Amino acid sequence: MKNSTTQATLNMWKQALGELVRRQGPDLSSRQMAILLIVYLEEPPHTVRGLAARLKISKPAVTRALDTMGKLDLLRRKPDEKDLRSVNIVRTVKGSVYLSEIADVIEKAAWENLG
Amino acid sequence: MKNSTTQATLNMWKQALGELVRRQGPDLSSRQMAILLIVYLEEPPHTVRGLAARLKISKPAVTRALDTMGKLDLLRRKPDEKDLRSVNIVRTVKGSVYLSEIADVIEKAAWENLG
DNA sequence: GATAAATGTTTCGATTGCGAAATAAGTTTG
DNA sequence: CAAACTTATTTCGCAATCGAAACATTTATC
Repeated sequence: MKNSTTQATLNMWKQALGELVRRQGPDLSSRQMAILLIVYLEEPPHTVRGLAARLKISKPAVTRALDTMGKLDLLRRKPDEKDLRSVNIVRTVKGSVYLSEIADVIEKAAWENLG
Repeated sequence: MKNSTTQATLNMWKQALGELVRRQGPDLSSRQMAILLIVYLEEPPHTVRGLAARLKISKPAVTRALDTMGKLDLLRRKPDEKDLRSVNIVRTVKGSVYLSEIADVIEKAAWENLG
């Protein structure tokens, strides 16, 4: 088929994704998850406009993702005090815990497949 | 924050997911992607019932995912000749190509983060 | 200080997805 | 062969999401 690295890579992804689906935790889309990861792994500040540009998606799409993940308390909107038009997206405890769990799942899959 | 392996793992996931979102290819959900990967990486035959059990999701959810990915020609239904109640899910050329591309993206992200 | 630009949200109409229950079609059991 | 079971799909009502355009608010420009 393909080379063995490719095979192992896809197996890793399959295993991690499969486990995440089976867990039936909050069912985030790829977009939502990508936003969440950027907010938690990259330097603040994070704005709607910035995230939209970063992922090449529309601003309303970001707004909706923030609504959904905000309800789940995975992140939070914090009005920017310098520029009242702008909103900063910040982390929450619950979001940190959630990402730690995700990391465990992926890490295990990576370990088993990529050695 | 957390240990550096966890950090690297999440960075890898972030990078891969970010790239997949930016590509604006077919926007598959986690469920759909998980199904696709199982079909391509595990031994046939694959049935609706089997996939549902494997991922702990409902059969209608699998049917819908197959509808969507079938329209995209990422996989195909093939009636089982031994048991006419059953349907086998089989691979397509387009699906193989698509997964190869996905693998490239993930592989690159893994290489850059997990060394 | 009026006008233009920037930021984020809301509205619009449409599509897609969900679980649960009902259904259609085929097979097994007694 | 009839009843029970199995497999997959369809239906139902509902919730989430989409892009595009319109909107409200705030800031920058002239």
